[in-house]
Amino acid sequence: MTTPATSDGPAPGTALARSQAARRRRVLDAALRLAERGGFDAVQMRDVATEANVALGTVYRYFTSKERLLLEAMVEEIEALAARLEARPPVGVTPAARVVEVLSRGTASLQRHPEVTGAMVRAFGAADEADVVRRVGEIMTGIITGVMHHGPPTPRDLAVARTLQQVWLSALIGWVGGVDEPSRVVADLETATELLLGDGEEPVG
Amino acid sequence: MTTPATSDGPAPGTALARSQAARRRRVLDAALRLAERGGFDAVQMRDVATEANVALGTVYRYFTSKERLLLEAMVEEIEALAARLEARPPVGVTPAARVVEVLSRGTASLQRHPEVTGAMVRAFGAADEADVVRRVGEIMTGIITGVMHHGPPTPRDLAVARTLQQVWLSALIGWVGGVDEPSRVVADLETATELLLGDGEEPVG
DNA sequence: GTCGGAATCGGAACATGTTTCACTTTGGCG
DNA sequence: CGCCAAAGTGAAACATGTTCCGATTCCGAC
Repeated sequence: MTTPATSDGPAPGTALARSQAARRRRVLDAALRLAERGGFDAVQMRDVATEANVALGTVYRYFTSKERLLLEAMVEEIEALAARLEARPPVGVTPAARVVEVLSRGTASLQRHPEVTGAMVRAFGAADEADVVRRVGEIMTGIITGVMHHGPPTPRDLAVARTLQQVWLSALIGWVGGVDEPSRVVADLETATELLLGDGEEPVG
Repeated sequence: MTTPATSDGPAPGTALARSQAARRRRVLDAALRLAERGGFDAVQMRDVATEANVALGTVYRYFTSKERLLLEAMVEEIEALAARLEARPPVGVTPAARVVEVLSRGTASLQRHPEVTGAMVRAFGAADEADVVRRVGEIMTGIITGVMHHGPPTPRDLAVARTLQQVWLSALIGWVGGVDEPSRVVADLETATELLLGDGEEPVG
């Protein structure tokens, strides 16, 4: 155990830290580039290493498995997504409208790079990556709670948000697995939001 | 393309059909046996073949991939589950109570063999197995709609059931992935059911 | 500037899912 | 009964994730 795998790296700002951060970035970028066309299967660790100008062993020093690599990429992507959503908040007047808006925009963003999202979602089943998986879920949940009210979320808000996040994940799995149409993801989220936060519009049918 | 992979096999009842059904069963049983202790990783195709007294190529003739093998096993397990639930229906007086009961019993059943369930759930991310994955989802949804009312389910029932099924899947993934405690699965399902079918009991907190 | 240890490299080795192939067995059928 | 196409066998070959290891390079402390 030296630096990348565990936490406390070298003093931040040093040359070492910088070159390592750069390496890590190159690896992540290479993975994303490969995922972009070809999805999960196209992200082959040897290719990632080559594209990142790094030895295969180095890839594994930074990311303990292919799945972790993809999941960490997902954390980044979804954090960026959360930031964009925060920068340009939804405009709906009811919580339900805002939630739907934020989920739709998030989903649209993910669906813009289907192969990449597919690769990431496929990594979700991984064993031994609980921490990253948890982080992804938390960010997703945070995206939702963030737009429900002004103040801090109530317990009920948290429950609703968690439920929606679970629907989101399952719907994404259904989509990338080819079980459902892409549009089904947003449709499911609208339905669920309606059921959970019923905004007084017409009922389901 | 001969028999096992595609549908229309040999005339049912013939010796061929019987020996093939037996082989298929042996393979499934071998997979379950291996999954029982060791989960996904312990289900190694060579071992499955050996334990089933079958050549490796034969395993692949019946199941196009390891994931499909596990997913088909899951279909069986969950069909059996649905049958048991139907044989001894839930006794709750409200739809919400019955739904919670059925989901709890189903989850308990799955959690009784954690490694097996883990192996199956991990197979969910598979690509190119959309049909089996869809079937699993449908059965899960059917389990839920089956206990909501007497008559056929309304569109709203279907929407609620789908949502709950999605929560169920995500919660199972969280559990087998080590993200959440086992008890969290039922807890999430109770919360979601409460939110979706609010049975008039005290609210979430 | 030199030294020591950590990080990286290159590449082989290993593990396991999947495919292939030549050969043998089997079961339906004329 | 005897034929033959389909099914099954055994084993090797392949593809790719993961691990290992000796040689090399790099960084930071002195």
